[in-house]
Amino acid sequence: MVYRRTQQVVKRLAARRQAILAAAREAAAEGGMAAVQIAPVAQRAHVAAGTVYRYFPSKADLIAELIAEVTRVELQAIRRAADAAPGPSSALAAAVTTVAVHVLSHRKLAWGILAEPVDVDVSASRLMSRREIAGELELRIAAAVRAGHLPAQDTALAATALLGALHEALVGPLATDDLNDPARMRDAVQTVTLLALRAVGVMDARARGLVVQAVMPARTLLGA
Amino acid sequence: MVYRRTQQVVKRLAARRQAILAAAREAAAEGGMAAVQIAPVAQRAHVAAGTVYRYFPSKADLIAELIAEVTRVELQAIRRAADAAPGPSSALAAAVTTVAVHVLSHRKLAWGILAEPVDVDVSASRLMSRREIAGELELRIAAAVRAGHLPAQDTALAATALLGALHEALVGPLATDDLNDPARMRDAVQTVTLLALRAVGVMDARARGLVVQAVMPARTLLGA
DNA sequence: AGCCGCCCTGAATAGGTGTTCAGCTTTTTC
DNA sequence: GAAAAAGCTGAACACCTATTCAGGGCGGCT
Repeated sequence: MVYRRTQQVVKRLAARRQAILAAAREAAAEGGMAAVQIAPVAQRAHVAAGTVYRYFPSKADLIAELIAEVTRVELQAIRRAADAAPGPSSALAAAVTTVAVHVLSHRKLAWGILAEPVDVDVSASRLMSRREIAGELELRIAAAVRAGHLPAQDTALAATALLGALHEALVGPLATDDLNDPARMRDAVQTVTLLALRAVGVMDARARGLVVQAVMPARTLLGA
Repeated sequence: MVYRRTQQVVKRLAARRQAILAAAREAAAEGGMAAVQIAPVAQRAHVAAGTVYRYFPSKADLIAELIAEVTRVELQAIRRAADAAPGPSSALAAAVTTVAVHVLSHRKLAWGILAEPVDVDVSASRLMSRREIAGELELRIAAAVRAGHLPAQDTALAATALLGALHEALVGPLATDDLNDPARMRDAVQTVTLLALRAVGVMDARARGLVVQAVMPARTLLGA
């Protein structure tokens, strides 16, 4: 009498949920958040529109989860890169470069998640995403300050400003097509990283050295 | 037989057009672009919804003109501040500070014009606005480079990054209420200006001096 | 096999906002 | 003062999407 989900069904449900999320991510990557509409996403995930609502209470929840997922991956990447660096300054450079490279690699998606216009419902998720990533940058700035590599400063504001500089320079309305060229991408990443490091107080010469070091691990990602 | 607009009517039409634009600006300043809806704007301007369409072909056109107007004012302010500065570095500092102060003073409006989500129709206007303001910053950066005050660099990218840093730090989701306090506002403007100057290669010590100089003229605006 | 209930479907619903237009008011001209 | 044209009104329309729900079908239980 009692209906119980068999293991097989549980698996299928989970897979379907993932499919919907993936479809949403793809849509966002192709056309920005505006393209994340229930009907198209459902079609892409091979389910009916109504089915989406069996997995997510509302579109806002779907997007919130999408943002959270992308943010989680991003944070992991930043931490991995920074933790592998030999010192605080290198860690900061690595963190900045990581953000820059990721953002460049998934321009539209990043734009949608970080800046594109949306309903107020999702702004909270987006806010948290920004806060988390900025927070991660702040950690590295603070560590460098503690180590005496940087002058004392408002680390929170600095981290936010850095994030803004990265986004605007790499995904904002600027981002003309020439940023699709791997060589230009690397140039842009280097330039922006250099700006960021100098902004928080790294001396020009030292910053240039750090940039070269930081960009090396990202070489493959940048197709060089 | 031929109906001709009398001077009085011409005046009234112009006034009404301005009233509609002003209403749109107020709405944007209060609730962001999302609040710029035809019906509310019309009501605020004391006209009927349909009347708006006698002055602007569409909502997108109305917003485009709003953006253009605000941008024009902003550009003037930047130029005035920069041209009054004694040298290229000071001019750059003045330009950055001006943007920072303006953006802080009209947070919501700036957000709406520069970053808030909107339909694609207005994105072109917004793009141009950003380009123009970034271009103005770029001029000052390039001048400082030519004068030998800054290292050679990709001035366009630098200007864009600076603009992004300013926006994100001052109007972005960060902007908690504490930025409404005049003292904090001044601190934030100084901090961000300092970051910006260092980013493009001004040495820390010199940058601090420039910041103090640049913030002085803005004292009144910041209520100190 | 056969019943029961969950899951899925997709067309219909609902709500919100830009845009239109037939009728009314104001202004101009003679 | 009256006709004609322009301007204004605001309710109706149009469109776009998120969300719902009655009904079909498949999966799990005995």
